[in-house]
Amino acid sequence: MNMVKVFIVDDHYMVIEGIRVLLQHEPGITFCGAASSAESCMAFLLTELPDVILMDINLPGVNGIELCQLVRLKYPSVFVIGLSTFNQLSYIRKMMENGASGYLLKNAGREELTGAIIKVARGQEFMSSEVALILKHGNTSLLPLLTRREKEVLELIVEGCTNNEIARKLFIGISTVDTHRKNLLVKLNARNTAALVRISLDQKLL
Amino acid sequence: MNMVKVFIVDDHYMVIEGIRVLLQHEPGITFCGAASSAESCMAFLLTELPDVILMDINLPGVNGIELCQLVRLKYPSVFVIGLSTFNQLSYIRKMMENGASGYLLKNAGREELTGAIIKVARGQEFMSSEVALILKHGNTSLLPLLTRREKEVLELIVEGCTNNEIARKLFIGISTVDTHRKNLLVKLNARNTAALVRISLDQKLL
DNA sequence: TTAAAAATCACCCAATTCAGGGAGAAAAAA
DNA sequence: TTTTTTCTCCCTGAATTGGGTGATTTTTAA
Repeated sequence: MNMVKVFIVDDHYMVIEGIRVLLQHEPGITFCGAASSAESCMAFLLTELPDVILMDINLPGVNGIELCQLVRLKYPSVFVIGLSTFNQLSYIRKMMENGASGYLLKNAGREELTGAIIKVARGQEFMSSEVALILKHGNTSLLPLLTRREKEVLELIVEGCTNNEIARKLFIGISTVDTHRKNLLVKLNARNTAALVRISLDQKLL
Repeated sequence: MNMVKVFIVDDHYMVIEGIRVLLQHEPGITFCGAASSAESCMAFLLTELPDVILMDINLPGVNGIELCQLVRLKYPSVFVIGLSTFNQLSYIRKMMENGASGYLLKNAGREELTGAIIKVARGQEFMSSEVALILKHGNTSLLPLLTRREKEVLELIVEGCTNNEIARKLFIGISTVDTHRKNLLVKLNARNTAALVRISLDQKLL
């Protein structure tokens, strides 16, 4: 079997080094390069195509989700594994929806990392047990559970929409939006909109 | 000269590995261990005291700022270097106020990392040029400049205070708070409180 | 299939915020 | 010292939010 060529996109030098070292002596896997921005990643892909890209979600400028989509559209043979921190599980779904084949937390160990790479290189999906569990039940369990609708409303509130605008965007009545809003305040234990926004951004539960 | 013993606290295995490797062949520096939580860090310190701790600000449970304070109070001989991502500059000040001797971004390279460790181990302070610049001028310069008072008001708004509460806390009139609030909306180009909070958190300009 | 949860909408009322204006005193910069 | 900026305060009125209560329908889970 051929060697799996792995490329890393992460804006943290230390993380790149960490991964590179973890993969160093792994049979069947070669490290073929790294980039710290979406631009340099795309530039690299013009010269060489890896089998798997380990891609951080938080990149300066273009975020990982858009980059993932872009890469998958242009180079369907390149598989992407999302990388992120524990408290950003919210983005996992979006990453998967945009063509990622797997998702790893940055605290993953060597076995999990190599296992994920090998599996994804074969065209399969990989999901760490931790992530899979949370994806199933939708949240970090410590955080109050928000319903689908409540999340949508919250998202629009955070974007600065008034109840009126939210109602129009979601095709529901203003009073309904108001009810969701009140439930959000209770569930997130917020005193007002400001606190609501701060809490939801802090916890990244969008 | 003695070897500088370095300990790492970070909840991301990959970061720990990355740092460990960067320090591996560095003369004068030895890696003496790592922890992924505040608890296990404190437990380690009972058995052995490093010279320098590289400490991530984002830890599960107890955050790095509190841990830093705790460590410095109990073990004044141990110096702490804060670690974080670029978009969390807001916490740098707090970290330094709580006894950290330096601050590094996670995308720091080998030279910067070792330089910081050596300098801090001697009892000096270290600040990467990037961080120092931004600390000086308080913001990322792209952002509209807020006055001292406006920042105070904004901070309280983000914490969920009403104008009334803010007025009492700052010993000024409600109308004054209101004026500041309006100016904040204009300066940050926000439509309402929600947008104001999101923008200020996004840009970390507290 | 039945029970529980979520989504929908309505009403009232108080509190707060938003938008517009003006205006004087204090502090900082020129 | 003069000018500019910041900080202070007030007014009016519209819009939005916050708190409480209650009810119907739809969806989901047991």
